[in-house]
Amino acid sequence: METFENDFFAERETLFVEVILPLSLAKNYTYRIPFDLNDQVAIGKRVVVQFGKHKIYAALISGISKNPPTAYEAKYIIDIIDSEPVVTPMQLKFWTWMTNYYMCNEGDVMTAALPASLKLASETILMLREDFSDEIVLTEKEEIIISTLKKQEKLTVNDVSKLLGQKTIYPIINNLLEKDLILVAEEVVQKYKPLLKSFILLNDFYKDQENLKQLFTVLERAPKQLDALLAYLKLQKSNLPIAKEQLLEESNCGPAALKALTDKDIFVVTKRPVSRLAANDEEFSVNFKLNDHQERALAKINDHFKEREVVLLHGVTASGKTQVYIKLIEEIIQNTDGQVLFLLPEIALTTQIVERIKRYFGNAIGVYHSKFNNSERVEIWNKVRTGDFKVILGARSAVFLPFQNLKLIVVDEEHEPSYKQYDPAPRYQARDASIYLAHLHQAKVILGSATPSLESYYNALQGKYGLVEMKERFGGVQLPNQQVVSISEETKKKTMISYFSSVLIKDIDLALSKKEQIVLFQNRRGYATILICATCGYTPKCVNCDVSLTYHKSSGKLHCHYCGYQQSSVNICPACGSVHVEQKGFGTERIEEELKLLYPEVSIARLDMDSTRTKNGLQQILNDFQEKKTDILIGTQMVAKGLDFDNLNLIGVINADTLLGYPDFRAYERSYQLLAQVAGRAGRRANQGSVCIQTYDAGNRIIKQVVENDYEGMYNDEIAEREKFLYPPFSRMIFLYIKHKDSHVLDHAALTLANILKAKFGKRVLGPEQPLVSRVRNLYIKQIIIKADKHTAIQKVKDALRETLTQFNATKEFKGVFMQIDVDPY
DNA sequence: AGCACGCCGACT
DNA sequence: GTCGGCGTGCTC
Repeated sequence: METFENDFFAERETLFVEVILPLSLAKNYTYRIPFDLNDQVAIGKRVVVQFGKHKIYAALISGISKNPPTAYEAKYIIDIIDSEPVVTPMQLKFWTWMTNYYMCNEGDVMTAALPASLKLASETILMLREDFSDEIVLTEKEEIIISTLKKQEKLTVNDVSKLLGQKTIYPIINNLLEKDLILVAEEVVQKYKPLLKSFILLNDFYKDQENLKQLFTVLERAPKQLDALLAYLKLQKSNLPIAKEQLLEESNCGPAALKALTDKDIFVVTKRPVSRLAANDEEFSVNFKLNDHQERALAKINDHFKEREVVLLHGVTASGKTQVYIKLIEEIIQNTDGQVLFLLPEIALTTQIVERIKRYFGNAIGVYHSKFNNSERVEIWNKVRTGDFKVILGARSAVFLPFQNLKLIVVDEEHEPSYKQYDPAPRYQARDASIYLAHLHQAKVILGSATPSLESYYNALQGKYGLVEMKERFGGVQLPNQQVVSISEETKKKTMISYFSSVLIKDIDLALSKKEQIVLFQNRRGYATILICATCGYTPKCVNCDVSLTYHKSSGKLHCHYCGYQQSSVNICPACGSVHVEQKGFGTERIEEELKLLYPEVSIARLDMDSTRTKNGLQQILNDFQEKKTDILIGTQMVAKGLDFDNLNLIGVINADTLLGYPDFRAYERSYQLLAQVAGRAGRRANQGSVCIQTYDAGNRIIKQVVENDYEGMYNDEIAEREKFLYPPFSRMIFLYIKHKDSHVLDHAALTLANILKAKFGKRVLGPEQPLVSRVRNLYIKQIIIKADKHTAIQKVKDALRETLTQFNATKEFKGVFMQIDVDPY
């Protein structure tokens, strides 16, 4: 009796759900559940909701409550999309943490976390009412809409806009709605469609041998169909489902014969979803042996894991870190049913390391990065959720996958800046986020690098992380012979030829004569060629951004690297009319050109953002190099990552100064990491490689430390600087960007805000300052920095900051001011 | 993020 | 007077 009563009430109880919308909104919204959907409600499922007047979205249930909201009447949800939650409670916890830590909105995190196909598209569809009356007088525009609807049944709001050639159409549509002529059908389109393949099955009737025999006689006069049947029977022996293409291939018949058989109900065609992910049949595991150093490192890591959650593996280039990772992963897979997340910088995912790891773990491995299309991503998402995938190789966004039983996270090249997302929000650091993620799952983290970030190394020395060092190079690979060439000296002696010192030229000649390959490194394409008037010093600038335009020879145009603005090049100075407009600076493109003049017979390629924009551009360039079609490869930072070529023995750094001179407190750390990494690419196998670093500042301590392979020296110098000036890891930083299209309004707003913040947080607030690029896409930008020492309770600062910003943005004067927060900007 | 509302200048 | 431009506020 009591049970009955409970059930009775449970059924009648009104439920309210809090949902996250895939929009950048400050708060979540509450909707009401119709009774008949009560028993389907669950956290982590998606619901269709109307938000605002016309838009509908797939929102995610983040909370269920029995209390109606007091301040407003909650709308009903339209429908529940999922039968099973697509997001796990653990993921929601992770989202909440990220929202708080990186000071963004939950909707931002949702947008970043879900593959696009799990976020639904909404198209408002207009249809003719069945009972509409012809007698009503219509305006011309209304008539157009109605007559079109008579012809094609459905129109979206967008279609109407195109049809009438105007944007403001809601009043017209509203009129038609009021006149009861049309109705609005909100149709949610599920974008993800599983890939369906046709499979052929013989009708059960012919399982009987007698019937089958008869069939043969029936088909005697249709040789093609008979052929198809024979092919089917042959394929059937493998006991695998038989795909349509397979059958067509096996037999000599065409689709017509198949169709005839299907029409006669002899064959049954079924459509089944198949995996879009390329099948990997090589399910073998290579049993390699670790060498003594690796064995010891592995034991030490496991030892540390007994007490600590995070271990930093500092292993010099070619020390064989990858094999150690593989053994660690193997242990997890064999001894538990847990999952492993292997994070790599985006660029490294297209290269050899993925192949290597795939080879060991076969089908249980998933690869997740931004170049995949949505359908593939949803598929990986689902296979992680069901636990089919045990190992995930992924770029930073892979931290959002719905892990079931995560046991280990490997962050390879943990110092890589590409683990940080800059734009849009959430501006998260995947390495740091993965440490929290591991904490949620009670999993372990291994951070690996040849040149750890100062933060991680500091944490390790402080005992927060375990530290394991591998100082021996694998298989006796020798360190490259590194030499530093002073550009200033060679300029004095007049031995520089264009950008190349006599030393570098000699090395290139030698390498070419030995048929060895060469990589030339020029750090940033941002230092590419700009135009400058030799008479008055005028330089063409972007009309939207505060940057000089760079000249691209391939297009013959001037480009802005920030907003993509292009204009034709100038021959005559617009400022003074002089014809002496010259090209200055040296980007990768310019170096390629100069080098071609010096070596007209040599094949030269370029690897940078411009040459790899197309989908397979990068892979193509790398393949050509691998196959020795290219002798010299010129590249930006990209060449430093993931390249591992046997025949590469000379690496030239065209100019190290642009790296060292970068105005950022991390410039030296970054320079060291980059140069060390570049150097590590030379001569990885039997040969000793050589590295030639050209610089104006040959005495620079970082250059010296790179050449001497002195990471500890670099660390000690840098950490002292950081401590002295209270930079991370001795402080936490929050960057605040303030943007407005009017520079005066911005100046005033930035100053006012800085003063408010200074009153609250004192000298922890710096600025407002002009950032490196002070105008992008027509918005002027100012920067305020909050630098909190270790004793400051950072969460309190964040809470207070959020409140201050909300208040500030609410004041009438500063309503149109945009603000962005970047926590731990790196 | 959209999208409506409302306020302004430029036209039939 | 209406059309369409853009600034501002709201969405459970």
